[in-house]
Amino acid sequence: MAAKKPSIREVAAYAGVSTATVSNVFSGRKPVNDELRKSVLAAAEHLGYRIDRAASQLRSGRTRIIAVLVPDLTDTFFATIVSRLETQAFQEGYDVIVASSHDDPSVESSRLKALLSWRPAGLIAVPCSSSIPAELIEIEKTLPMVLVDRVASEGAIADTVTIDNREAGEVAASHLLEHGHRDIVIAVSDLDFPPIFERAEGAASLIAERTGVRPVTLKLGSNMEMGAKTFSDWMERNAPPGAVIALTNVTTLSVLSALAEHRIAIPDKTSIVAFDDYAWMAARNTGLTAIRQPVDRIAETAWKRLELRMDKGTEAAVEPSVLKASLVVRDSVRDLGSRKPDPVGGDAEAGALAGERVLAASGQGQDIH
Amino acid sequence: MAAKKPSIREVAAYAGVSTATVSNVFSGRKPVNDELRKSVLAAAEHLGYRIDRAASQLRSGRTRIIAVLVPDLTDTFFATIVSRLETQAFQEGYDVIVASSHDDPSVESSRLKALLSWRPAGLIAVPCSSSIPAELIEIEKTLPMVLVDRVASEGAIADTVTIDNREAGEVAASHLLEHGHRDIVIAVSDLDFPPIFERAEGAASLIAERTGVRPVTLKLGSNMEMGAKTFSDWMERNAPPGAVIALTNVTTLSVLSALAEHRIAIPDKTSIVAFDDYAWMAARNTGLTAIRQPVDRIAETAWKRLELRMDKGTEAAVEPSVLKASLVVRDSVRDLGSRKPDPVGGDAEAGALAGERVLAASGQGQDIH
DNA sequence: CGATCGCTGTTAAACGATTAACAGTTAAAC
DNA sequence: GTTTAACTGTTAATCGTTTAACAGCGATCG
Repeated sequence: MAAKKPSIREVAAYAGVSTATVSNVFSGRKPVNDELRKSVLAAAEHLGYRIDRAASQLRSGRTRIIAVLVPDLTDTFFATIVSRLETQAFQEGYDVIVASSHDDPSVESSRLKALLSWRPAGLIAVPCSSSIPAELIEIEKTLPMVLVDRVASEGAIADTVTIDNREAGEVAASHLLEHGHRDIVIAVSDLDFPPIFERAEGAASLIAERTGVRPVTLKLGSNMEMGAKTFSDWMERNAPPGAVIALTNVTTLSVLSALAEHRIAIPDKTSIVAFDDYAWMAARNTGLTAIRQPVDRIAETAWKRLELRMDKGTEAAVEPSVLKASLVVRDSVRDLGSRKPDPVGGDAEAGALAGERVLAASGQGQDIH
Repeated sequence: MAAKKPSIREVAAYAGVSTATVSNVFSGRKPVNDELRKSVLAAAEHLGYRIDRAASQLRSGRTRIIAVLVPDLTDTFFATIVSRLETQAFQEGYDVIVASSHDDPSVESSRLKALLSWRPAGLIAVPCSSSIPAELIEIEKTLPMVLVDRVASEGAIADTVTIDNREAGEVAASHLLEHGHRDIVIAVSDLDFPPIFERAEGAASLIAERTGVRPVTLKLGSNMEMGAKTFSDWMERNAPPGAVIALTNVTTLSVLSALAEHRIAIPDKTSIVAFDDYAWMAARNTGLTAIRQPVDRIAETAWKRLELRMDKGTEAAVEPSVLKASLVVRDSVRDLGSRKPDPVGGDAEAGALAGERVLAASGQGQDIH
């Protein structure tokens, strides 16, 4: 029955060649006569031989493992990234080992240690807070890695892939302002996350600039139920806002939930601009206007960058990739009389941003599952 | 400094002990004098030593890898399972390597091969179709494994974890029937998936039994947009149904999307019972009544079973675990005059089922993120 | 014609951990 | 006082690959 897993030696013996030849057949590092190759393949097939990655990796020092660390696999945003990475990696002959930090720095640290002991060929990580864990800094120069999403675009220690979060915040705010909204609340998860901070900053400062007052910012955390409670409580002490910008998919859920509980109609009573474009946002009667992050391109870019690093070594200068989000207009923003604001002239930079800001997209995203 | 990864030998030399002792310190297989242990730990710390899993695995034959295969990581249902498994596995000192088959049997097969070449300690798989891939059958007796969700509960080749899909379908149908609905459509993804088939069967046969006619079954596939199109087309040729049972989260989305497009009010015009309970279902004004699968318990049960197998070997008799889904009542089913139907007397089995069927749950699920 | 090269194949030494077998030391037992 | 047992530590073989070094053998070259 050949019950116990056969080794390369058995195959070699069965095919009447040396182990080196078998190895060459499978790795393709050296050419092998076609006849021999065939008999090796036949022998392998017959014995049910499969190469032992552990032995292979130990000897060669090379590894076909990509370590992926995310804060939470349950969040579709991260799950989608992992999914795309896994597909890409597999196509290039890598396997992916995942770990999730559950947004806890100490878990993150120990997961990282575990991942690193595989001596992976590369690492793609979404850190859980703004402070890069010590483990990463330590091995930064020896391991190809790229940091995604939850990173400050400034003093990065490695290649990064993010979206232009400040602009994304501005686009959301701008959309509301252009529809005549002034009473705007910004719902954030946690300002310690760099992308959230930047989105909030982008939105808040644009609103301040146009209206003269900084909007209220509500911290709802990363848990939907608790966020809904917080927002609900706030609405009981204050009037329901005319509009809210929800900077995260779970804050969006929190806000929606609280709004539903209070029977506040969208967009009649309060308008909403969501973040992260998911299928469920489009599927109901008043679809949600949202800022779509190009998840696929984020994953793709991260992979490309990692491949580059793995080829070229870790010496080359660190480079940040910044992608653009886009606005998907649906029905959740009420038009209070579209007084097109004067294009905030005078300031060249503002002009340029305003140009970028025309990011409206219409169709369904085929990239969103 | 200490650029190149140090081996156990360096640590041993630095601490002035043998490699065996270092190994014992880290594996804990044999006791080590406390003083020595400390100096070994210090040496390891100082040199930045981390055990090399490949070498460890090669030598010991044991491995701390759990292979996990799912059809699609992008689907929150599977992502949640993977996430829970990863957490559990990590707690027991295992690492998880994931692969997704993208619902394609040939991809599934090659991913499986890749996974197996790691010689994992265990495998948890959600097959993509009803036919178990040959790779699995082949290694069935040598590798602890458990099959989840997409498996027929009957002639399983390995331990399985599923929900009672037939009953789940019956509960959904029963809920509609009890609210006076007769014009019911069943929206399925793909009847080749055993759980879908069983849900459909459960619902359809109960409806047939109570109303005398078998309900229409619509196949919407696994892609939301295409499913929406299909359902939309169907509604143009027929009247919008009085109620629909959507047997999957993506069919739910398809149905909702088509309904929204046609501006059909829920539940005034058509009622809906969804499957899989996600946060977004509760967050809007008319929350969706849904059958909740106990995702967490599915994952937990799968893990427990796998642990058992890994301990006890693969000889013990195969055992299926069948969990119960529950009905979460919200606002998407209209009451057409609750004529409580006579408990379908005479049939003992039907009576028993009717008893089981009182599965209503009320609160939010804290297990749903 | 001898040297050189290209092409294929083999031999044998690693890779870094684990672990069976063994050995030294001290304490308890008889 | 010798035996036994309990601890704790070391030596060295070994896991299944990869790969540098080498070897055989036509063909090509000068």
